[in-house]
Amino acid sequence: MAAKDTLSLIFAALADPTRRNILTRLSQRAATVGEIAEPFGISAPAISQHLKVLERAGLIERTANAQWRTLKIRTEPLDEASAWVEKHRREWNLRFDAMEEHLKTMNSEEEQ
Amino acid sequence: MAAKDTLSLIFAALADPTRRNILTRLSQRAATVGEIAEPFGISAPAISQHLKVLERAGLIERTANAQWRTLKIRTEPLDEASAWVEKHRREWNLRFDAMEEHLKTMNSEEEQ
DNA sequence: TCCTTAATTAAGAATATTCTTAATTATGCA
DNA sequence: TGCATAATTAAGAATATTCTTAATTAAGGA
Repeated sequence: MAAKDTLSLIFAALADPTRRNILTRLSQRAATVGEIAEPFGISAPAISQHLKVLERAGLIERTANAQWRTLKIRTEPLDEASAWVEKHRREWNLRFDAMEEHLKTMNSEEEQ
Repeated sequence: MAAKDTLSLIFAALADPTRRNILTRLSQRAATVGEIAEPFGISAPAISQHLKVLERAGLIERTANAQWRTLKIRTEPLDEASAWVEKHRREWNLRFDAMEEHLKTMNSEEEQ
């Protein structure tokens, strides 16, 4: 498997509803794997694999307490994802505004 | 293939560096498929397939002019992705602040 | 020590993704 | 009409993702 860049890992991690659901719940409180797994109709290993994807993207942190793992969300990757999206949104809107302006100018020149 | 929700389609579309590169360039100016394909070392069909993924996520719009297709970025899905990310970032930060506050309180109670 | 609980790792199946080359569609122009 | 150009669709290969069940690791408690 070709090593993926961070942003790709982050967006790929966010591309699954189960993983987004996990993050939603972790954004409200830290939890153990068991607590996180509970509402899903899938096996424990499946959850464990989802957690691995989230961890690889830096979106969660696991800390071991006895046989329990406490899961905590991390916001840095969310910041990174947000920065990418905002940058492109902003740039496109700039272009778009410039274009609108241009069209307006053209129209008023036509009217003369 | 199970029909995917919009947010999953958007994040999945953003999870590929080639597709992000395409969006970056389209955020600067609209372009034809050929112009977009040019700098990549991959075949035209591969680009066409990436465009299909972007289109399915609503991230681009194709309009036909003769045998050319003009590609334009669309910002609604970026807004949607951004909203999700911001919401979770905000919620986690709230929790985090509350936790910090709680720890501070506990510490000062201990000190007494 | 033995059993239970929490979680992960291993192996394998089903499906999805991402690329390739070849064929096809659609348009413009000599 | 016939050829060149732009792009897509089709088919297939390689690889990645997402799940399953079975086995394993690790800790706590009777």
